[in-house]
Amino acid sequence: MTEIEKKLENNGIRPTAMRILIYKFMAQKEVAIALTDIEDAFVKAERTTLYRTLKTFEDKGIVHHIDDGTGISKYALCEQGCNCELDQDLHLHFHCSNCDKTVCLTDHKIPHINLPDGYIAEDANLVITGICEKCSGH
Amino acid sequence: MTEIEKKLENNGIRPTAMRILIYKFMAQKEVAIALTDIEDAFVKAERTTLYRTLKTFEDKGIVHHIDDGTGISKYALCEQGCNCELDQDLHLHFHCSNCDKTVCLTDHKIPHINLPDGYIAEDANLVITGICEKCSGH
DNA sequence: CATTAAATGCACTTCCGTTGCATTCTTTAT
DNA sequence: ATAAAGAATGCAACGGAAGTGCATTTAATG
Ligand SMILES: [Mn+2]
Ligand SMILES: [Mn+2]
Ligand SMILES: [Zn+2]
Ligand SMILES: [Zn+2]
Repeated sequence: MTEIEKKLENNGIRPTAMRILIYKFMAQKEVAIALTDIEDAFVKAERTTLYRTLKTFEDKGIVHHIDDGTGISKYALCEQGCNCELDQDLHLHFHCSNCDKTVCLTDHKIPHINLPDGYIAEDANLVITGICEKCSGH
Repeated sequence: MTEIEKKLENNGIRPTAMRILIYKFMAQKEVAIALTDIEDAFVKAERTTLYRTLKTFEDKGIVHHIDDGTGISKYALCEQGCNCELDQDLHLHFHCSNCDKTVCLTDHKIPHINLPDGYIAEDANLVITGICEKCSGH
């Protein structure tokens, strides 16, 4: 049993062939993944299966959903120790307006905000748009 | 000529009856407005007209677009001195998970974030989700 | 009044996410 | 090993919301 299979089973996910492939695919990418990205990479697979795989990964807590403001849902593997299910891993996300890629900046947590009286914060989403390191010529 | 008509003309918007009504509607609301909200309020009007009115308002800089993460675009009148066209009025937005309303917190600017080397910020969107003052019992 | 431009109304499209249900595969119990 | 149960997959269709094309109406101008 491989590392990935263990990882999946440990999180209550049956390690089917498709799921292992998708996990590998996401692990090798350093950017957030859209459903269409996986579709393009696995042309033989059904859109729905891929969709539900992402959903399962998310439900089981090994992937987090990213809303980068493009209107297209992105997903990324959770880092070790990520508590995103508890809305406690509030790192920010960066979306490049040039290459259209979105990345997790896991080291950059969303700063605490003092809200007006009566407002209770439960979750936060911060997306910075601009030019990524690759597009800016680093 | 009313205040509103002046406001519209000053921003290069022909003050038609519909536009004046929509402007009034938005001005009297203290929350961000979705297209469907206006649709419901003006059942006799065409969706497209309302849609394009919002777009015109936005293009001319008297309204700013809000992406609160619900997947439904919201709009709010710009405050005096709002430079949102220049991405320089980066106040945050609050979305209530109870009443589903979104408000501008115009006094709460998005804090400056130090990005990793090579990243260039151009815009930012910060949405806090939680319970609003009305729903929390203030 | 005639001419021109802008705003509106209606129909239709696109995009993405989502669901229902039949089928296939995998696990578990007999 | 076989049968039964449960989960995953494949296929088809739906849904909401944003957006577009074009004909028609309304307003502005001379
Ligand atoms: Mn992330
Ligand atoms: Mn606002
Ligand atoms: Zn880039
Ligand atoms: Zn509320």
